[in-house]
Amino acid sequence: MTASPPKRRRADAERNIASITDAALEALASDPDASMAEIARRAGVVRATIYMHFPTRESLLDAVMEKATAQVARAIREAEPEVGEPVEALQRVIRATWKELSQFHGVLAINIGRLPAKELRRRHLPMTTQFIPLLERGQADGAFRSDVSAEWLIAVIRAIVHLASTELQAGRLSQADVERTMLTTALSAVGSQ
Amino acid sequence: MTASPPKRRRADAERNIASITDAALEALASDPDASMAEIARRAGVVRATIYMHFPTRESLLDAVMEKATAQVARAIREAEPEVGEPVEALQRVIRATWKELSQFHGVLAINIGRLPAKELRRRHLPMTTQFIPLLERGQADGAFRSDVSAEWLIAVIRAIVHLASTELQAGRLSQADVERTMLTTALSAVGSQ
DNA sequence: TTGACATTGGACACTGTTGTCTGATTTATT
DNA sequence: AATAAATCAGACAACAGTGTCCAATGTCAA
Repeated sequence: MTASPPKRRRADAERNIASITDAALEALASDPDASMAEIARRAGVVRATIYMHFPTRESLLDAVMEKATAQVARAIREAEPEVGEPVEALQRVIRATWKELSQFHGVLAINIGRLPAKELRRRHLPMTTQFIPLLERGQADGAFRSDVSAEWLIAVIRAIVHLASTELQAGRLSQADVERTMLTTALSAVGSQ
Repeated sequence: MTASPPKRRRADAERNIASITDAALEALASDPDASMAEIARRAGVVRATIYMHFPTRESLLDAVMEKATAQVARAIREAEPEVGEPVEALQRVIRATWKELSQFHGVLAINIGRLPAKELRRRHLPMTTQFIPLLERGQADGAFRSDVSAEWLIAVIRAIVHLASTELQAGRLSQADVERTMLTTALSAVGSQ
C-alpha cells in the first residue's frame, strides 16, 4: 500500500515525500489554508520539489488525509474494539485514539466543504467501520442506547472528542480534566439508561 | 442598538445595508470563503457599494456575525430559559433555537480560526450567558451532572446541535428523526442519572 | 425642484497563490 | 567514476481577490 510495485524512487525522494506530508500535516493543523510555499518552507524544501511528487495542491491534501486517517485507523485497531465488555472496549478505544485524533483535529476537518458529503463519508470509512461492530454489540446487549442508529452514535463520539481537543487547546479545559471529562460525557451520551 | 444616534442614512442606503448583510449570511453559509463579488451579486448590488458601508471584508464579517448571534440570542431569550423545571426548560430552549442555529450552522463557524479564542468567546457571550443560569440551576437540583463545568455542558450541547444540523443536511438523518435524536442525545449527555 | 446623498460600471494597482519551466547543482545508485 | 535521479534557485504566466478611484447616473428628502 505504501510503494511496492508502481515505481522505485530514490532514497532521498522517499525521504522528502515523508518530510512534505509531515510538514503539510503540521501546517494544515494550524491553518487549513496554508499555502504550498508555507508547507515547503516547513519541509525544508523548495516549492517546486513538492510538485515533483504531487501534481496539484489537491493531490497533496488527498495524500495527507489518507495518511492521517490511516494512522488513526491503526490506533483504533490496536485498541482491539472487538474485545471485552462494550463499555470497557469503547472506553479503551476512545482513550487510545484520543491523542492521535487530537493531532489531526483541524486537519481532518479540512475535507468538510472540500469534498461532497458522500466522498467524505467514504474516506472516513477506515475509522468508522471499526466502531460499528462495537456499538452494535453494545446496543444488542443493552449497554448503549438503541433508539438511534450506530452511525449517529459514532458521529456524537467523534464530535465530543473533537470538542475536547478544542477546549483543551483553548485552555478552557485542563490537561488533568480533559480525558475524564471527554470519556464520561461520551459514555453518558451513548449509554442506554 | 440598531442606528439611533451615530448618523442618519438615507432610506435606500439602509435598505442596501440589510440586503448586503442578508446576502453575506446566505453566501457564507454555503461557502465560508465567499468573495465580496459573490456577496455583491447576491445582494443585487455592485461591489463598490459594499465598501460604501463596510470599509473592509473583515468589518462585513464582523457585522454579519453580530447579526447572527443577536438573532440566535433573541430566540434563546424568547424561550425563557429561567422558567420551569431545568430539564423541561433546556428542552424548550434547545428546540426553540435549533432551527435558528441551523441556518447559521456554517456561518458561526467562520470565526474559528479567524479570531483568537478569547475574542471568539467574548462574541459568543450573548448566546452562552443565557445558558449558564439554566445549567447551574439544573446542576444544583441534581437534574444535570455537576462533575463537569457548566461551560463544558454548553459546549457539548452546541456541538450536538451543530452535528444534528450537519447530519440532516447530509441526509444521514431524516427530518422526522432529527429533533428527537438531537434532544435525547443532548439531555442524555447533560443529565446526571 | 433642487441639492445632497447614493449607486453604478468600469478601471486600476496590489497582493498572494498556483502551476510550469529551465539550467545549474547536488545526491543516490551501480 | 559514471550515470541517472532529484533538488535548487529563480523566473514566469495566469488567475482570483481586495481595496481604491472616478465620472455619470439615479434616488431620496425638504
